[in-house]
Amino acid sequence: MQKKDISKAVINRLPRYYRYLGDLLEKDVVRISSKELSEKMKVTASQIRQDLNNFGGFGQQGYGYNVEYLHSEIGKILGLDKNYNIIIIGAGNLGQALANYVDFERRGFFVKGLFDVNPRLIGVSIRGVEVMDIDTLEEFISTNSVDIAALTVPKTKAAQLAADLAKWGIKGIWNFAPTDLQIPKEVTVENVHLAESLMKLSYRLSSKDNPEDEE
Amino acid sequence: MQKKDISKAVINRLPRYYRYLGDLLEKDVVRISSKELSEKMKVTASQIRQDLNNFGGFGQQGYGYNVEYLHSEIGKILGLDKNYNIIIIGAGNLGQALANYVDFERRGFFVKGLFDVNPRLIGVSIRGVEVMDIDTLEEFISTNSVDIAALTVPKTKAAQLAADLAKWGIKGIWNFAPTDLQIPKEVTVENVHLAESLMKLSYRLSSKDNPEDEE
DNA sequence: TAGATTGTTAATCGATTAACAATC
DNA sequence: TAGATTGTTAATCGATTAACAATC
Repeated sequence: MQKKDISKAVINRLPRYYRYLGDLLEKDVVRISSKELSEKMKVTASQIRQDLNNFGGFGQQGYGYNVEYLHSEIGKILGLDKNYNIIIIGAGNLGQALANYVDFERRGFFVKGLFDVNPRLIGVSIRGVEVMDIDTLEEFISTNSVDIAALTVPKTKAAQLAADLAKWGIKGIWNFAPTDLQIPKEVTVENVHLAESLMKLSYRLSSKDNPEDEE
Repeated sequence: MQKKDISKAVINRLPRYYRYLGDLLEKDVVRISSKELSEKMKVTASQIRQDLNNFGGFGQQGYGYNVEYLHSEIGKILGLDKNYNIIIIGAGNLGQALANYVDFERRGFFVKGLFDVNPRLIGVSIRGVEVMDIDTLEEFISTNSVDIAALTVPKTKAAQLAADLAKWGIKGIWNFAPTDLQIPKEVTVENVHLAESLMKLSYRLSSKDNPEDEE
């Protein structure tokens, strides 16, 4: 769709724009200028305009941006106009938390299957989806259309599973295991490394303790 | 400790260095050069050396870096040589997942309390910690030393809770609610926005569908 | 000593911000 | 029309990479 070479920094900001515009939409705000939005979001107006103009001119001189239109356009850029079938591999607390997160469905992400090795979990139903034996995973993938696999399994299991998923044709992996998956580049991996996030927090907490760091 | 003005990009990379060095340590690797490490991590050796030299010279010419020493030094930079008391506010699946994640404890993060509004959850014990009524939160904080509050509550509750936590003296918030908390700058907020992570994945999946994007 | 590899400076590259003409 | 605000180019700033002298 877009030309090419959108920088990673820009893509990282898009979901945040989308969220702010969604909030404005809920408050029935009709239009917003880059300046107003920049004040809310604590970024520069210049950055907002530059970011958006990577994808096209969504605004109008002298007016600003129509909130509903811009929200919908960014949604399209993010691929939220499509539906995605998700399976969750690892039905522990984290997997269940993802399965229960209703908002994902609102964005077009549908949980179609949950898998685990634990016999205690197999057969349990979460929001209408039954946890299946992980041994049935290959067959499930071959007979269902699965776009994304969320990996919420221990680190020790992640690498092999990711390799299998790639082999079985999964195109997107949402990886929660604390490891970098080495898989073919046609598979897109998005990592959520909770431990690293917590370490960043502790870094900032402990460097703040230091009085001379203030500015 | 360090001079000042470490860029955010550098800090974001530190936990990943720490993880790779921990893996090497487990494999009993004694020394590693920036070149070898750069190949494993798929970054440039230059970047590794630049990053580390923000904090001091940890290596030795002609030898490289001692894995154990560098691991421990990065741990100190990240504040992992200290212990942190954590409370988790919101004892749903996500809160429970965090409480159950044993690895955090290994890094010095100890879950001291779980809080919820749901009477069904109050009294339940998770890894030896009982879920308490959120009404007792203020008192708990005033009588216990709490460093970090993990916020795993719905978006609608997050803003007020964060304001209260700030008022009650909490210095670090690990925020899982899909919103940007507006709180005094002496409180450090680290966000985990799962919905935004998933949107980045769908962006990459849907832009990959486009053949002309290949290079 | 010779070889290897760091620490660090300089060069390049990319991302952010500023400025302003275009235009609604 | 006059005022406002975009889209876009140019200037600045910061981060990454390259290069190499220092040194183990």
